[in-house]
This record gives sequence, structure tokens and C-alpha cells, in this order.
Amino acid sequence: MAALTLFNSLTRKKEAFEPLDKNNVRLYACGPTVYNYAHIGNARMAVVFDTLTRVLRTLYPKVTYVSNITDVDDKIIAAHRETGQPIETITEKYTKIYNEDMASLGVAPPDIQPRATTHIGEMIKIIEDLIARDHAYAADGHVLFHVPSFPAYGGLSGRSRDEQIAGARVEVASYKKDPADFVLWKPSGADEPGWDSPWGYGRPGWHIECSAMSAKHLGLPFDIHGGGADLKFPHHENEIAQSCCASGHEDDLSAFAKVWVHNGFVTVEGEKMSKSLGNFTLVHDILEDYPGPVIRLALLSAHYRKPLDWTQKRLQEAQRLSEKIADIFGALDAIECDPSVTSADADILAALCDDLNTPLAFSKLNTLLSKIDLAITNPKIPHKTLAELKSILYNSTQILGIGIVDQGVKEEAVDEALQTEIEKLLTERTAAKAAKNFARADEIRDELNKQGIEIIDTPEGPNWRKT
RNA sequence: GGCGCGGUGGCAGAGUGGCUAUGCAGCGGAUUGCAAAUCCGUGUACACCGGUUCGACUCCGGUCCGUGCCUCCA
Repeated sequence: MAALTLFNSLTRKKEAFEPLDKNNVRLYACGPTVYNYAHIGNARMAVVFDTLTRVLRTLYPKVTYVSNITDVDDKIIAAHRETGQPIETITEKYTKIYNEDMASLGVAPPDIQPRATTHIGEMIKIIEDLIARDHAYAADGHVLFHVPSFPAYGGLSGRSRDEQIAGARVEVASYKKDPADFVLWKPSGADEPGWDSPWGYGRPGWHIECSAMSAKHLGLPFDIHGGGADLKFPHHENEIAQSCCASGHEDDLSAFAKVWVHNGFVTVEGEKMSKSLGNFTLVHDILEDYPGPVIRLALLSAHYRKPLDWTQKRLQEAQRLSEKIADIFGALDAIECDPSVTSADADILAALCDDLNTPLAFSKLNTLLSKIDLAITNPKIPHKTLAELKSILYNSTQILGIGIVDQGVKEEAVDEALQTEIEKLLTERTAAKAAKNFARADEIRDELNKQGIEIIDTPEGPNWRKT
């Protein structure tokens, strides 16, 4: 069995992965704030951790994957003020869209998808614990985490407290004892969402929700905590501070999560994705033009820790690979999978186990596809071998999350009249070919090409597909 | 200013102290009535300058360039 190694942001080294409990591997990844359609960066996070989860599931009997929905946040309040829609309408709408879009990308639902607003009690409890241990204080309706009370602060991002203060560009609020202190709880106005608490009507700060939800659903410490690289500071740093200090582990940064995994950023055609540049790329829109598995392939075509430039060319290359896989499955249509073969291609699995090296895995996938193609065209290869190869390929696409075999080639609705027309022309063309009237045969090919129909001749007769 | 990351062949993108990455594109060939697909062959790649070494693209130091975070952000 291949052994998994992962780059741990906390130690800044690639380490052999050792689960705390071999019978239940537990991981948490910070999910989206639901105030808009998911963008391609959200999708990268979801796809990366889905793939990691799939790899873990092949290695361990049980995996518990928790990824949250942030449904209380100032950005949501802002969206509410802009659109006039109730908060719940906004969060429910975009949670649903997020889950649908991610499902299109082959992202399996997390085992648990907790929402911040249903964990307010757990957050208040942690805040109370922090106050009791002198790590937090109430001031002016706020509760703040007192950073100087946690000397190990900054260990994840490699940033000392002094550096943070020196680099701070925001004005320090007067109620803070220390400029680095951050909000655990803040007061809400009457028109803002809020909950009653020992410190009055208010709402949680951003970081506390992940501390509360991960502890509740996974227990501390757990194996892997993930998220986008930009969350390293301050979000994850503050999560560590809250969780370690609330549980009395002030000297051990890994008392919260053992391994920290961060995925790199996505740029769009070489530029940073931002609203001001107008290149905010939404998954919902890309799905109009490309099938989900193709988008997934494109997202995994660079190593997860490296920056990924989202380009048209990358998508087209992903489409090529996707078609190649679909073609091979098509050629193996008559072959039944061998149920005794339960594992993926060893080289692909090994690549994935090496810190989730998906580009290397795709290289091995290409090798596998060539091997199968050769086997198909070689009449000496026994049927049994083909069944085994099909199973290996199927299992490999499953672990990569590219359910191409289930989806087939993207079925575009072609109306019946056109379909009949195509069949008629193809019959005519076959007859023309038989009569060696190649001029007419080519004419028909051109005609159909113009309508976006590509003819593929096979020994069994002509096939066609939409281009 | 502080803390990080990276510079690989036309493009994308892995990797390694000495041994083919891979894909796309290109070129030559096989196959095909023509196509498509596939197969075979084909490219003095590792930013620059020093150092360590029998040997470095791979390790160390410096230079240049690019880029992320430090403020809501996946």
C-alpha cells in the first residue's frame, strides 16, 4: 500500500502522514462565505480537498471530512443591504448553488457541512473558556482575544506579533488592549443578525466559528486542517490561538490540528482575480461551456500548492484528456469490468500519495491510456486482460473524481428532426462511399461540419458527435 | 517595510546530485478513399553569477526578475 506524504504548513516540510486514529481519519477544510456565486478559487479548494479525501478513503477504512458554510458575516449583511433580500434567503440560495456547482465538479458532499449560525452556543462556550483562562477580555460590547497571552502566536505564518503590528495598516480600535488583539464577539445593531450572549446582543467574529465547528464534529486534536493559502494569516493563525488556548494547550500549536494543508491561488489569464478587474470567474458560468469533469481536470492540472493560472488553453487541454478517456471507455464498451480488481493504477495512486501530485498522476494516466489503447488494437491480448485494464482505469478515474465513465461524452440535446437529418445524410454518405463517389461523401462531411457535426468513420460504420 | 513562494524546452507542467517526465503545438513517417483517432520517430529545457562535488537543472551563497500575504478574500 502506498504511503501518503503531505506538505505540512505548520512545519514547512513534507511529512509522512500518520493518522491519530487509523480507524477514523478526520479533516476539516474552511468552506465558503455564502453571499455570491462560487468562483473558480472556491472550486479549487473544494476540488483539492475532495481529491485528498478520496485518496484518504482508499488508504483508510473511515474518513470524516467536515467543511463548513459561513452564513453569518459582514459581507452577507452588505449583500442584504444592497439587494434588500432577507439574510436567510441569500445564504440559503448561495449554499444551494455552491453545493450544486461543486457536485457538477465531482465534489462529493462533505460528511458534515456545518453552518456557523447553528453553532453559536458552541462559540460562546469557547469564548467563555478563553475569558476564564485570561486569554480574552470583554470591552465596549466586544470580546477580544488577547494575543500577548499566547506567546506561540504566529507560528503558522512565521510572523511575530511585533511584525504584525509594524505591518498593520488599519487603525487600532480604542477598545483593544493590544493592537494585535482580534475580535471573538462583536455587538450587532438592531437591524443586524445577532444572538443574545453574556456580552449582550451580538454576533461572532469570523475565526471563532471554525474553532467551534471543527472541535464539535471532529474532536481535538484532529488530523488535517485545510483551506486556501490566503487563510493562513490571520484566519488559521487565530483559529489555532483560540483552540489551543481554550483547551489549555498554550505551548503546543499542533494541539488543534496536526497537519495544515493550504492550496495555492488562482489567477485568471495571468491576472489576479478581482472585482475591479472584472475578471471574477464564476464556476456557474464556466459550467455553461464545459462539463464539470473537464473543469475539475483543469483545476488539478497544476500541483495544488502552486499558483494556477486559469486560461482557455488549460480548459481545452483538459477537454482533450477528458475526450481521450471517454474514447477509451467507448472502445471498451463491450467489456465488463473485472470485479476482482479493486485498486487504481499503482503509479497513479503513488503520485497522488506523494503530496497529492495530480500533474504527475495525469502523466501516469496518459501512460495507462496508451497501454490500454495498444491492448485494444492487439488481437493477441486476452479478453480478461482488457477487463482488468478497464477496471484499473475505472478505479483510477474514480479516485481522481473525474466520473467520466458515468457521465459519458457530454450529451447535448440534439432535436429529433436534426438527428433524423444526420442519419439520412450518413446513410447517403455510406452509399456514396460504397459507390466510390468520394466527392459526394466529402460534400456531406463538409455539410455536417458546418452544422457542428463531426463524422468519425469506424470499422462498424460512421459515428458522429457535436463539436 | 515585514513574512513567504517561484523562475524548467514554442506553451502547459512534474521531477531528480550522474539514468526518457508527461501533455499540447511543430516536423517526418505508418494507417485511412479523404478525415478523425491511434501508432512510430523527432527537440544541445532547466533565469544569472559564484561555491561545494569526480559530477548540479537538482545542494549552498549572492544577483536579477516575477508573484502571494501583511486589510474582506479560497
